[in-house]
Amino acid sequence: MGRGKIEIRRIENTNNRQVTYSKRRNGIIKKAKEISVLCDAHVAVVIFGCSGKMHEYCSPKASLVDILDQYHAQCGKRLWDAKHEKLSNEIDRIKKANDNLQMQLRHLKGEDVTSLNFKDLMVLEDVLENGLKCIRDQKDVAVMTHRRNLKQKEEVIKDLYLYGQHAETMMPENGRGGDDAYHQRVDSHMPFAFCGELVRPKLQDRI
Amino acid sequence: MGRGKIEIRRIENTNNRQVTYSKRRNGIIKKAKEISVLCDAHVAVVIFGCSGKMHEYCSPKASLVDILDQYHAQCGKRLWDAKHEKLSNEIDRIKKANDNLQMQLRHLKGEDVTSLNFKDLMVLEDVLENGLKCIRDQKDVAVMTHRRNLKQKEEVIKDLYLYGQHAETMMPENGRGGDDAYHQRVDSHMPFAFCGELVRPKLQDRI
DNA sequence: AACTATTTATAAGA
DNA sequence: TTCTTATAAATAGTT
Repeated sequence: MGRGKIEIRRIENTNNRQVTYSKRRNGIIKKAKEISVLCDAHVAVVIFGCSGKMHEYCSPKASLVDILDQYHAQCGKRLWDAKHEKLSNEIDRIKKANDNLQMQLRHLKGEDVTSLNFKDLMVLEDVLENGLKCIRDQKDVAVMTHRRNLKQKEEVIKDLYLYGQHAETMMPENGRGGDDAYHQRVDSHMPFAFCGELVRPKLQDRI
Repeated sequence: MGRGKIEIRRIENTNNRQVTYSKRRNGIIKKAKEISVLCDAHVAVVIFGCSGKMHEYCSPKASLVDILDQYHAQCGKRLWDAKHEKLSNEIDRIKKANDNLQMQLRHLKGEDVTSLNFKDLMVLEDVLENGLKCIRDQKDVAVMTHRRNLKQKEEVIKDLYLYGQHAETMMPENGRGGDDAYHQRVDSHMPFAFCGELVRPKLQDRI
């Protein structure tokens, strides 16, 4: 198109080549923009002229990275260097580990067990019985600790009461303040919160 | 260019959009070929239509990877860094999920329970009791299935025996072969392998 | 860079 | 999808 028809072969005159390059490069990028708008297409164009200078176009929304990701997904060719390959492999590895963990969890919760053989079921039973035993022991420990703390608290209160009978006339204003502070300290040593909000997310929500 | 001028805005008619896409895609790729020949340029074009199908052009000599390497060299690490960051973030995310799962597993197995509060312990106990119930039910099912299969097997053997009394003189060579084949078939129907090697990895090794 | 004669791309229709 | 063709757009050569 132009004053005369040209053959599609390398333009030998450097200046002409440079001018044609510049004009046609703009043409291609304009066309790329147009098709992306008209047809909702994702387009990436990268051009290097013989001078080595680069020009690129990438349709809006998607970044060049996104488009190359799509490219990668679709044709499977290796675009990424060894480092990225490593990272991808690690992701695959961890995802598999994750799936495995989830299956174990389901089995321990008694889900998806129809596919298990008898030996597996016995092993699971052992694990669960053992877990249950540990949990119950820990509950006992917690109850005991709580009782001990309650008893200590009672004794402290008794002491304070006795002390109060002596001290009441000496410093009537300070008695209650000291008592409150002590209560707080004892609460913070308790192994579990019987009163007040739980800070941790509830286990039900996490399992 | 064409019978009428068009505005550069998304073509709403799906069919027209598809036709235009196809024509213009060819046009862009033709132009890319031409500029690469005329001006000795390196060009890469990647296009995804809204259907998601990909088309690409890459000037001869260089591969797309080469061109992206040049791109990389010229505009710095932007492309790769972005990709790298994405992957790293995903790894972090999955690792966290993994840690969470592992902690859940340890708790269900009765490990690391000293940090749990009483409420958590009660929830865990419930989950474990429920899991145990499911596993034991499943064991019962397995035992029942096994008994049923054994009984069937016995009846078949009895039938074969009775049949054998009739047939022994007719075909003395084939009697045992038929019996063995039947045993194998019955074994493969059993819900779990009481005899022979387990094909699945042992649950102990997987937990 | 701007201009224009021509070639080329393509929108609409078949 | 492919072909046709009138017309818009791109651009080669020129200024």
